[in-house]
Amino acid sequence: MSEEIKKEERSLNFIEEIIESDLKSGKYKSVVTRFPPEPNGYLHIGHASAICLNFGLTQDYPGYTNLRFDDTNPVTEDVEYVDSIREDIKWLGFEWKNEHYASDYFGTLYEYAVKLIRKGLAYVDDSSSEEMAFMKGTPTEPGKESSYRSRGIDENLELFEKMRNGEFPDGSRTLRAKIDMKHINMLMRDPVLYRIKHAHHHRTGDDWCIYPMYDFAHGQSDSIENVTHSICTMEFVPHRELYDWLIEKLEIYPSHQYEFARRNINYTVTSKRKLLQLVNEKQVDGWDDPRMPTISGLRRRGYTPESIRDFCDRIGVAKRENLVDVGLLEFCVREHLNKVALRRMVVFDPIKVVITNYPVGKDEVLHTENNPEDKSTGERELLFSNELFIEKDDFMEEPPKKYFRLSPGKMVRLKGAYIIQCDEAVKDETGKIIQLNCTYIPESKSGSDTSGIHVKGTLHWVNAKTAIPVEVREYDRLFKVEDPTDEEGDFKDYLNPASLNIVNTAMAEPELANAKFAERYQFLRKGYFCLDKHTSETRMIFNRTVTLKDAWAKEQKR
RNA sequence: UGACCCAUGGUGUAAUGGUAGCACUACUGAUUUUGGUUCAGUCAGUUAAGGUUCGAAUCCUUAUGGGUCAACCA
Repeated sequence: MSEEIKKEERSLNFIEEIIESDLKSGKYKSVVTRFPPEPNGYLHIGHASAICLNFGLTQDYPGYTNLRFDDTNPVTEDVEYVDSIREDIKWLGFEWKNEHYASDYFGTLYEYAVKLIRKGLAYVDDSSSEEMAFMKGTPTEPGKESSYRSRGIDENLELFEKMRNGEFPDGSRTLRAKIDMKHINMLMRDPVLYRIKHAHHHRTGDDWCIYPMYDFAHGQSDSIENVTHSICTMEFVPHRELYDWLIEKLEIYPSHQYEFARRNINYTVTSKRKLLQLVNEKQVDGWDDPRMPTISGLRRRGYTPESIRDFCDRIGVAKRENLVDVGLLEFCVREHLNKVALRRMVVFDPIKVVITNYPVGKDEVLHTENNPEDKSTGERELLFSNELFIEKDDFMEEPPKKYFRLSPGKMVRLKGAYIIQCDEAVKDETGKIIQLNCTYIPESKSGSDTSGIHVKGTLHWVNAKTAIPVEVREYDRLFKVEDPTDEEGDFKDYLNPASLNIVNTAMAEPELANAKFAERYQFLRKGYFCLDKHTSETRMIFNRTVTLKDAWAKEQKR
């Protein structure tokens, strides 16, 4: 019975179905996938989907996954990106079997190109890129053949070798596949295979001055690595025909390409070009700015690998256009952090509370749980005395209906401590409330309450004497609109000017002085937080990962 | 005025010719020393029109809508 239920719960995505069918039919005994980033930017949440898919497949089925850097364009690529990509994948919790680089195959790829020339299936074209573009036709009009298309094999061989030897300047010639200039698929209209770029490559240095195009590197690398299922996004669907054609003509291992729809998330952008722009134009504090949808940004923000993997699982894999609600990502991280975050109290915007019936100078040690969801995390000490801070927002002189917090004559519990009653709001000469005079109920001590008093509100607080100042950074969505790329004008016009709010007035309970970078915290009633990398000896900075769900804020909006 | 891909609640995703389900969101209520958590419940969907069939979200046709393709980027 339980097995039956399990079977029902586990529904396969279309790629898993293909794999199960291939395994069942005996087409493959095991599967080989690869994650093929180009090292020209940092990985983002969209890549996380592809990573979880490719690596997840070989966790569920026999086989393995390679990491392969698609580094065929030296002018945009850099080792900085290689390093960050490796780090991000590891952090997400995945291990690759082999680490490869398309650039490792440059020699083989060159041989493949020669083979194609010998078969009369590739030629050197002296046309300029403008001429080529002009002769390529349009989606509705056929292209025209280049006059260089009929060059003899020997001449092509010789010219290609000269290209390789650096005898021609950038852009002067290309190697093209000889397919069909009238093909309905534009990619089959004699696609460029090699171009001349006298550029320094991050791995091969100055060994090469010709570099293969994506279409002449990706599928071939898949083939060299015996990748069985080469998974990419939908925009590569038209490339599949060329992918298959090249493998067939080269007579190499037949990898197969399968496409799924990239995952889009609202209120952000996931395009390396746009993210790079935000970084270069200093709209954000680098690739790992906590507002960025990059893996490193999410990490700095306090997201956990578990929550990101869970998110990827939940949104699934399909072929249709989509715009996933970022609220789901937030749900996933709240769910995980609720289980693991240590509870602490931090008052962001303090107002002083004086307990008038509590002895001046007396200190009392109280105990409260570190995490009610995980008793194994034990308890910590709180120091109670007559002067405390609470949140300004937690007091209202004239409260609206359903306000459970403090107001004149009303009682609330201070978390882990006593019930207090507000007797007087002390104001300065301008009428601003500067202090609350309260009395506490001695019998209401947390854990041994015999007062019989029931209060609806419980507030977080800190001891005025021992609290430590900390900086808190609150983040909101980076963009004001759901899909910035779908709006008129520049996407940057839709940046949310309030995406970062720095709180300089926060006072934290002293326990937080021991905060660790690896630890996650829930500031009671405020949200989940973690230490930011800019924290120094003299200043602790906390990033807000996500707020807590806030039923009261919702109530107020009505 | 081409080719290709796609179309299920607000969002994401299942149902593989046989009871349209799950999750998020929203909304009720219960519990609660976090207006958190937890628990119970409610609202809400097959783009349209034909056809095949005992039976269609599923197969066929057409329409509609969305996406992709004219980089010496990947």
